[in-house]
Amino acid sequence: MTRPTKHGGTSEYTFRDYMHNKVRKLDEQGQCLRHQNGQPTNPVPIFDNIKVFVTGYTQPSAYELRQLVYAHGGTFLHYLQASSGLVYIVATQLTPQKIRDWGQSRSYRIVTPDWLVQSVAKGKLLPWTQFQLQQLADPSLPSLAQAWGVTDHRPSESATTTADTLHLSDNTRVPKDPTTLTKGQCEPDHAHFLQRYYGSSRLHLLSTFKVELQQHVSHLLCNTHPSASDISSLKETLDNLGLPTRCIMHIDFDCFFVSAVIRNRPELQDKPVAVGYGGGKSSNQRTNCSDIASCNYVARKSGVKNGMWVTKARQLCPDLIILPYDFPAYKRISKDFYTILTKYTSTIQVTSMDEAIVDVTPLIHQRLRLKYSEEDSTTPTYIALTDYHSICLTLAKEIRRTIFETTQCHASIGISENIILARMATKRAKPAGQYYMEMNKAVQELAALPVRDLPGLGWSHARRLRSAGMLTIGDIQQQSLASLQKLCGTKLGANVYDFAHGRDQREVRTQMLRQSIGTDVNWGIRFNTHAEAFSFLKELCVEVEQRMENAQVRGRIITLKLKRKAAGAGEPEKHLGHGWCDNITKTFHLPQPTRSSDELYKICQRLLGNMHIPPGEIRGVGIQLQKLSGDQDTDPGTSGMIPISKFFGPKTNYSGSPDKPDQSTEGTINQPRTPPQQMMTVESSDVGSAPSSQISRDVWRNLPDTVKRDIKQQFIDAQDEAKRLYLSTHDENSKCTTPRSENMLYTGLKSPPTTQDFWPSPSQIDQDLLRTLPPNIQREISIIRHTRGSHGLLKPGQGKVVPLLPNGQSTLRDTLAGDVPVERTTEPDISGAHLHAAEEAIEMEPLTPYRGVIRLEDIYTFPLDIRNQVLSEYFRPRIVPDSLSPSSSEVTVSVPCKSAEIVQLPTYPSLQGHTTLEGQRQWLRQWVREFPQGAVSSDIESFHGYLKQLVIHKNLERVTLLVKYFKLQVKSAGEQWAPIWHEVVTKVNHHVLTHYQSPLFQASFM
DNA sequence: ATCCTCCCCTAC
DNA sequence: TAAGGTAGGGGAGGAT
Ligand SMILES: Nc1ccn([C@H]2C[C@H](O)[C@@H](COP(=O)(O)OP(=O)(O)OP(=O)(O)O)O2)c(=O)n1
Ligand SMILES: [Mg+2]
Repeated sequence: MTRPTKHGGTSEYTFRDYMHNKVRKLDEQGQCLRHQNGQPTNPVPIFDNIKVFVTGYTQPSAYELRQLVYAHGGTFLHYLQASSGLVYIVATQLTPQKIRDWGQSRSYRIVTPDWLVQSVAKGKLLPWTQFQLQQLADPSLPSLAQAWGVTDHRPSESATTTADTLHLSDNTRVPKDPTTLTKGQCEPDHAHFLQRYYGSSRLHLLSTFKVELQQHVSHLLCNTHPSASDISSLKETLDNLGLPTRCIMHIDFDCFFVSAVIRNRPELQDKPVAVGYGGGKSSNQRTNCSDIASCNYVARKSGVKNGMWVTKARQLCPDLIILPYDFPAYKRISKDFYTILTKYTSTIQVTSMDEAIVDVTPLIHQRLRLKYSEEDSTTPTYIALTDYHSICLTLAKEIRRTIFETTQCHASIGISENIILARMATKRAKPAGQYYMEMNKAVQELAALPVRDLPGLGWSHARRLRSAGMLTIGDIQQQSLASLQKLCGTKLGANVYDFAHGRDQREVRTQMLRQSIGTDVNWGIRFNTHAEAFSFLKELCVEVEQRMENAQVRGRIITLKLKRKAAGAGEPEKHLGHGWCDNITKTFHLPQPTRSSDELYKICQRLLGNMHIPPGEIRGVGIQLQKLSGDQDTDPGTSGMIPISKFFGPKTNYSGSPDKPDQSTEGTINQPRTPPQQMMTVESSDVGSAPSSQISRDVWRNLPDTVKRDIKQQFIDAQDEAKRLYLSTHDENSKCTTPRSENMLYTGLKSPPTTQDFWPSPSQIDQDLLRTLPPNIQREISIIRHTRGSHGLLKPGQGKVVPLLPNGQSTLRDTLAGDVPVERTTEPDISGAHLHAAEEAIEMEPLTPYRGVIRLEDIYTFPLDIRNQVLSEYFRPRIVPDSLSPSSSEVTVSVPCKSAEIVQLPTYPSLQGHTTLEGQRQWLRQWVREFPQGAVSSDIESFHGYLKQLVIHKNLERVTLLVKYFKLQVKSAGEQWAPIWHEVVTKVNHHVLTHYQSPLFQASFM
């Protein structure tokens, strides 16, 4: 029933795009290989004109295959590029996403490595069809021949009759008796559903392809030299003349999905056209609630809008022609689009498939210089505004022309000196035009536009503004900052205030590091049984595992998100839609970063089980992982085990207070808080070596009670719970056994059954409480809360107009408390219910006797502050007996204890012995203060080295905090510190860039 | 004050 | 038929 694990130890080896710097070397080697191997056996090489791309784990390895290909005259691609022509993709296993992406394209033929091996063995090129990857021959998938034989790329063309939806009314597929419905029986259906669903979802395409575009761009830009733009910068001249110092362009295809589809159909150009499903013959003409993804400008004249339901669009525009999607075309056009942009600038913000923001300042400056400096190369002192504008507009026309010539689709370009004005200008530029919006005309030009035209103001905020009498941007311009902040919140309010006046300081953001990864399905979810729900959940876990594998990350916090049919909600208007729902989420903190679908499933299974939702009421399921860390984190070479008993070890001579380690030692004669420089020698040897350490019972004893309690709690919550989950699910035999592993040591901690286990979060309890109420009261409460507009479920046009209350983000708790005149007195009741619900949960899932185990990595599961406090006790230099070498970096506390309890601790990176944020900040402050004339390079190196460690461990959070704090200190320090600051940040950015293909800090920050 | 957690909101 | 995904911003309110 469980499919074989696809990600065994060997599969860690994959070719990653980000290894591109190695790739060039490989290519050079490839050239050599060709020569070394001499003549191929045939006069005409076997793989002549054959392009091969190897992906994933293969046998023989990608390296060996490359040799084979080169030796026989083929081309070995290190990357898949849209323009490569026919490419043979060699793989033994493909992710569903890749099957979706590649399986539909005629440019790709997906084969097993055997094709290469056998061809060489036979001395001739064997028919590739005999080596077609079996995964693709799966009957649920479009056969390759089918996919390639069809001229129309419509995803619907490849539809089969099974697994359309999870609407399992078809009895032939699902046994009626729930007890006989094993996971194995419904799993394939769900896998196919997911596959098909994502393959057909435009929003999925939009979301996932963005990542690929970012990679595409950064890959293209990696090979370009950093532009020598600074040399030709005219910033000063322009500044003096009061001209804009930046040139930002917002480039956006006109009705993208439509343009791409009708580009070769001139007869449709002046007809109202939309793209979406629902254009089919058998589609319900009455209530067709399928979305219009995009409509052209002819259709818009009738009032049709993107995202509108087909029914409504047809009402507005009876002649509307609805064409199907062409996903492959969108992808190709999009990639070409971004490729073009990289020819003009390297400052590109990927907004979406059809939209980008670029900073073309350097190019504009270069052209200005060309125009204004006659023969000599002196910097001009005067530039006319009209010239400046015309140069910008000319460039925009140029870019637009290139885009059109390449893609046969029109894009429009808005230009200005900042992002918001460029965006607003685009609206004016459309369709098929360009427009420069000047700052000093912005207020006037924006005034008449509806508030919704400001980015960031969606339906919900527009409604609030409307109720405050604001309909247009002009209305917003009349408002004070404070009043806007009251309506929209501090940040958005401030933004809206500035944007309405055309002010915007934001930089064009190049690729940013991903903070979370997840999958949602909120369509087609109709479960009959729990088994179906769990089976589907398992599929989602597999999906999310594969996405994490692709991204080479693991996550530490897992969130299960469900949509549950709201009390009183009927079958939604939209076919198989989620309709009016309550959202329910549960999160779980994993003991260590993971991506294993099995582990994820064990958690999700339990989380879902504890929600106690009738399967028939589930309308949507999603899983996301947060606190991501790169794969480097789980380097087995550095990990060791800490027995938890260390906390209860024998007494030590250490007597400092661990609570506030840095303060506690301050002022004492032997205090370790030596000035930064003196710490260096000790510290530098610390990094990279593993100091042995023993930990005393006293350390534990001296921890403040609150910390002790929290640590215990943490163990109970995270370890005990997690391990129990791992071991007990679906396996009665393992339920009461204590896990043993070479890597694990007993904690010695009895796990007192506590009500902390399975305590749902307060917001969940509210849900649970609600469910216990009589249906009519449920309905009332639901109506109350939904009329508050708090869940974003009441969509425009779908619901009734409702009164607005100041805080639209009210939760049920707020609603209950706020609506009842007795104000907050309802709260204790809820708390009571809370307890009650918790007890119920425990009753349902009785605790089993369990002895916790902990791996070293688990220390990272402590709350940040506790973790740091505990670890700082390990590694902070402290007063040690004379017998111990003071010059040694080893932090050793003499502790007599059983040998089994002595463990080798890994190197834990520290900043001059400091592991707490507070300690490190203090060190930084002292460092900067004590050396007003600048720092010694060794100290800089120390700081930098530590930051580098953090980057490797992907603790970018700490990096950011430290760098920000450092910036603060540097600001108030002497001039000498500026270059130091710059050096550090530049280096850190470089590390982050090489590790994660994106910088951490924007240029403006530095 | 400053965090963390649990949501809602927004964009395409 | 239909395919309402996904990641980041940020606010409220509790913990520290
Ligand atoms: N609710 C929506 C909005 C957009 N899209 C898709 C289809 C659009 O073609 C594409 C780009 O979105 P835009 O907002 O740029 O809209 P268009 O490109 O269609 O029109 P225009 O940019 O000319 O206003 O995203 C979608 O599927 N569903
Ligand atoms: Mg567009």
